[in-house]
Amino acid sequence: MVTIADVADHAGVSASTVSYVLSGKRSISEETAERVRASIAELGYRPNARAAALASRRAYAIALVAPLRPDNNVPVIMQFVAAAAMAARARNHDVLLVTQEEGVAGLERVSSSSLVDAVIVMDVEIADRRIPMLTMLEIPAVMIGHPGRSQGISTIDLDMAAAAELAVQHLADLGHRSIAMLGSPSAVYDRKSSYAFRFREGFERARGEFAVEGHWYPVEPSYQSTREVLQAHLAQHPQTTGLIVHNESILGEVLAALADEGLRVPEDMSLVALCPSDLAVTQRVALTSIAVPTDDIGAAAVDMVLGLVDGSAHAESRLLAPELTIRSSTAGPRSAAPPLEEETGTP
Amino acid sequence: MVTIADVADHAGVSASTVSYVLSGKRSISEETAERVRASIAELGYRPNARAAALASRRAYAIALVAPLRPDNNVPVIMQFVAAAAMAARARNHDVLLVTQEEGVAGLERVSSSSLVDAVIVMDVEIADRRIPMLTMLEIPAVMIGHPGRSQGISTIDLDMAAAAELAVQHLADLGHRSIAMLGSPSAVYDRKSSYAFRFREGFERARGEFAVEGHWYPVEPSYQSTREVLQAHLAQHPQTTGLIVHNESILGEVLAALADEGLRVPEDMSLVALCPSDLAVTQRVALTSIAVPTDDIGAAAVDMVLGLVDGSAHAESRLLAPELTIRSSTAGPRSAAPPLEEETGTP
DNA sequence: TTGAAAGCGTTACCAC
DNA sequence: GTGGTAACGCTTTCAA
Repeated sequence: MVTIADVADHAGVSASTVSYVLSGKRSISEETAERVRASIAELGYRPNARAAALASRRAYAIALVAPLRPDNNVPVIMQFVAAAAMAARARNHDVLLVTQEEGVAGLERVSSSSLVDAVIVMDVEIADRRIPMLTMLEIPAVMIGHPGRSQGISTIDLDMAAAAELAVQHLADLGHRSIAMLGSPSAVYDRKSSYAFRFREGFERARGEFAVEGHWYPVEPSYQSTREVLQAHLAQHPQTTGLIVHNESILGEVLAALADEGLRVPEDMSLVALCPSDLAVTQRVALTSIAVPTDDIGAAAVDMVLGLVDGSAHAESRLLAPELTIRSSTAGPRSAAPPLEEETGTP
Repeated sequence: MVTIADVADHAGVSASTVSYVLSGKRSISEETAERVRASIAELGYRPNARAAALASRRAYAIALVAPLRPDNNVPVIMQFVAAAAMAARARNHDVLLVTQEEGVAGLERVSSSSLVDAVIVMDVEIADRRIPMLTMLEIPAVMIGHPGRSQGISTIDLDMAAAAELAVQHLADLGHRSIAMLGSPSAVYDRKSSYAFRFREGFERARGEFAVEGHWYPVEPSYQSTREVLQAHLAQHPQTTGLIVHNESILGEVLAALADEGLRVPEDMSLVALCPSDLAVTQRVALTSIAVPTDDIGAAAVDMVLGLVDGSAHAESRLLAPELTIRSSTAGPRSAAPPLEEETGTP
């Protein structure tokens, strides 16, 4: 292994000079700098990151705590991970992957062993047990999600409550008066995952606000569960003409189940999905959807946490405003009253 | 930050003694050990992993190079990542996530900067440009996949060619004489991704071996692409009664498209999938499938690479034998000739 | 069974 | 503008 001392010898300078040429933290005469660079190239010198981390007290790495369990929405999680990883690399940081299963212990471990400079925690719960731990950590943290009490920890997420309201509003504006929401698997609600919880809350609030009938159901990621839920609901509420789906893994199943019930989209049933845009456009019917901006959120999480690391930013909670894109899965109900005019206030 | 020196002072021993209590690399009297452990607990000491790595020349971390691009089969990738991460943690190693986009440069970087002790590379191509780099690395590597020439680098994967043959054999044994294979998106074949390439090779070989008519098609991950491919094939080859699907993201779409064509599974069309088992059982019809044992492969990759690190193992190529599980998506064709007897030889 | 001390390869402070 | 040299916090050899 070539060390900085080897380079220094070869270039006829001191180790510190080599270090400064590399870091640019002080001015070096162009002549020496050139000589040093030549030696680095000739010897094939690569700085040892561990030594640099030790000396500089900076690991140039962040931990990403990601839920890899199957009940989660895997593609979405993956998009977050990819976005965060690329954003981190763009800012010269590496990403240490910590599985959710490690829980509080994992956070404690990577932080207190100085392996990383900061942590990003995904899939936070409303009363996440990791939050107290995060506040005690000696390194900054950002949560992707929106817990009940963030206790001074930065958070970023799509405004799920607003997203649900927007979905309901869109359907209500089209004239739908009975709406069903197909949600995440029940385990997700049981553990009070913030994204699911907030969306459901928004849905419940919105049905009052927009004076529509609304029911919600957890759905497991299988065709069978999807169809059962749908059939059971329609048996009781045949008047339902609007569907909101907040579960990326069953989008295709919902469309298939509707077809099997003899219901056309959007003629018999309108459907709004909350999902990354690419999933919305690859279904058999292009779905009217509210985008989950995974790339923006992942990149912003990295920006926020590195801002905290270098002291250029303070803790904050960011909620991204939802945006609805109308595609081919929503229309007025067949016996539609003409769509309401742009009434945005409450009755 | 509490250091080993603080603990040593507090316990009235030397730093080396503390180190040895922790590592167990030499015997310590139970009395001192107990005193040291008490001090560690009292002071809340956590060893600094960077310093340990520097001194021991061992990072206790592995790099995982994962393709996070959307055209890949995201859930499957994620399962590999999860399995590898958990296996690594079980063996006290951390996982550094390197995106495929970093390519050769990423490999070079993590290895030569001594950030990790080993690398695992996923989604290798038949003539992967990273292989020469891997051979030059000063740290061990394992590839998940099976390139054309592994050049001394360890590899592990499901035996994709055998899997394809097994799928064809199963259908042929049931009496099907015309089979179509729906594969990965064309970009995957274009870049000669080894898993897709090998499976297709096996398919092509098997149709000769089992004397069946067989066609294959790349399929993009959308309902539309799936249905188009299916319709186009059936228009030309209405006699087809067997389908092999090697593309996890379109399993649901295939079943939906078949239904839309008025074809029942398995009465009109038998279907064998190559996918993780959990995906096979959550479809509207439980799919006869050959499992992609993501957990086994991920864990084995970690074992292999750590074996190389500690010198307890040598480079090797491992191919896992495929296993077929019969579920509800395969049966004999309606106008079935009685299934062929166990003829395994070539004509 | 234990301690002292020499690294590990950088960074960054203190001189010049 | 450049060099010397303490750290950084740990592991491991050498001595006792």
